Amino acid sequence: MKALFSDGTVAETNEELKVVRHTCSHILAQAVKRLYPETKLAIGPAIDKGFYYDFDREGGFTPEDLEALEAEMKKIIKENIKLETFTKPRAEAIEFMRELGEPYKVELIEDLPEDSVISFYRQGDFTDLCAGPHILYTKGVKAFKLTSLAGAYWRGNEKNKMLTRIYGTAFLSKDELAEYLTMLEEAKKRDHRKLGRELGIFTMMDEGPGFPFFLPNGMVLKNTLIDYWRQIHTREGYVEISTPIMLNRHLWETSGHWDHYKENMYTTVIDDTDFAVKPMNCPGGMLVYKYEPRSYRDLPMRMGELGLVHRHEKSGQLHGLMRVRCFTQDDAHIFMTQEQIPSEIKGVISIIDEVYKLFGFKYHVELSTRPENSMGSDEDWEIATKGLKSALDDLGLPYVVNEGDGAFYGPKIDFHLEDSIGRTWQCGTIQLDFQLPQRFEAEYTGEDGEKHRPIMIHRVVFGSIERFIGILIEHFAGKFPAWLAPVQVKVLPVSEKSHDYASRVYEELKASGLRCEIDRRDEKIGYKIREAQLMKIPYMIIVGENESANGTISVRSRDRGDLGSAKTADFITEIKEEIEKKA
RNA sequence: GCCGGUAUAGCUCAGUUGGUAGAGCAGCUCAUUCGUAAUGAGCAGGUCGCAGGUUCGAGUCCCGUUACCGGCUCCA
Repeated sequence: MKALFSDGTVAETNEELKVVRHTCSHILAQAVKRLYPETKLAIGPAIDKGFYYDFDREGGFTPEDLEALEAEMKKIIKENIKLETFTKPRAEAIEFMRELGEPYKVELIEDLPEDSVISFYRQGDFTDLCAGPHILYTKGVKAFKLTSLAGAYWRGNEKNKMLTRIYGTAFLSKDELAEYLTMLEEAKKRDHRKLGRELGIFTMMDEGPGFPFFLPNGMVLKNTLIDYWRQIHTREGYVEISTPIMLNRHLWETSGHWDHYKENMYTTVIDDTDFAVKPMNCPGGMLVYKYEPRSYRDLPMRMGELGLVHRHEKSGQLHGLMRVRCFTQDDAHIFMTQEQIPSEIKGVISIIDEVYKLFGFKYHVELSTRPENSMGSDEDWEIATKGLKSALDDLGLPYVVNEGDGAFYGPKIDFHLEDSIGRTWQCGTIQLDFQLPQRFEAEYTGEDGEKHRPIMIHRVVFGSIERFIGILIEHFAGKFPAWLAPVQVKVLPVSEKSHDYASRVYEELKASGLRCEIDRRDEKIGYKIREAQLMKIPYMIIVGENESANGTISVRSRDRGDLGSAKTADFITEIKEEIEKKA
């Protein structure tokens, strides 16, 4: 799998590593067949960070089985078995796998063309359907580890049987494997669910699965992001609206959500009428557009909305702030003429790029095309898809195409951010929509005095403020830059003797608009510093009798340690500059 | 939703083959008035996720259920 990034880099795929991992998956399958011969084999490819193999075995496997399998795999590697390839015509290959009692392999071969020649790999007592390539001897696998167990549907389809997937990884040397395992441990430490609780940002309660509670520090973060969002959107000519959280069934029937999205919507009845809690903001935005007659002079009309949407996501897929059941989209709908499509799309891409760069994120772009369950004419889909493509091409932005992955009302460009463990999260999206304006019969009066239908863009930059905060927590490991930090400065008096002076400093900092706290507890200074440090507060102001006597403060930076003494006013000027620059 | 796992104090975790719950940190009180990542002592804190069952007796065993964790599928 290749990932193209915004900065033009391509995630390198190390071919040698891939081959070793693939061979390692065969060694795993061989070990499974030796220890648990009744197991049926599915597939076992090399993946981004390792490999997996799917098995069908009554009762699956346990973590203890993994240990036994690792031991058996080591044995196989030590035996240094030669891997040999051979081929068979399709019919014979099917018969061969049938004799070996591998129904999944038979199914795989049956899907190949009639005249194909099927290749196999044999290593001692084990043979697998495989296109290769592989390393020559099992001893070539120098360092591997089985990492986890998981369920996985046969061929990735939830209608099929759930198999047991064993994940593992392999590297070219023991050192590289150890380095990778350490990296996983480090990633765990910055898990946003752990840091979210420790830093008082958010929490989840049993009473509302998937509905996050924002704590005081989290609200500061959220509001700061929103302030920034408003600032750049105002600059870019957006207006802001807010539409109701619940609207009646008629609206959702008009928009198509009642037919296409019902299983994800929360519904209720008010005065005998069906209502749905909005899963998207667009129908509400549409109503605002239609509220008064529009002229071509009003277009493009960029209408933003920080909309709280609710979606009934399946329980098993909730994940901290990354996947929730209610979230705030930094939405905007742009109404425009067909001629304005390219420039508007470019405008949105440029905002997204600006925002992601500010946080130092790497991202890659995907273009998703028409899905099966879609609305609208072939022609509209073609124009819309072409519009998105040409904008990306004009900007020279690299992208991959996901055929059939678009929204039911139009194609989309997705922006995927990479997190600390290398997972990617869909954040920004730009979706072009001809359907909604038609369904709602939206119009504008053209220069010619005739009624015309506007085209609509749906777009988000953060995607979901909640998810974006989750990603930020992991990205910064909780060490937010000063402009985002919930508490920017903490004043730490050395002892009670300096409380008065410390309080004056604290008041001065507060009056200057900084987010600050003071720690007046009867604890040693080392203890207070340790705690402020653990809360990842960017600046600590230490004041004792020396400072009190000289009218100064001692500044300690979270990242750079003791910075020595300064005048309060000078410190304020400096930190404000840092905040202003969003450094 | 599906497969597998977990659930003990605010947090991190002990709890032997079933015999009525324990530590560290946090909290509170007192002492201490301290100089750049943990001062000391004392106190308090739990119907062991919830609901059934087995048993003389269940945190421990069984069934159900809820939430969470790792994945699958789906997605902002």
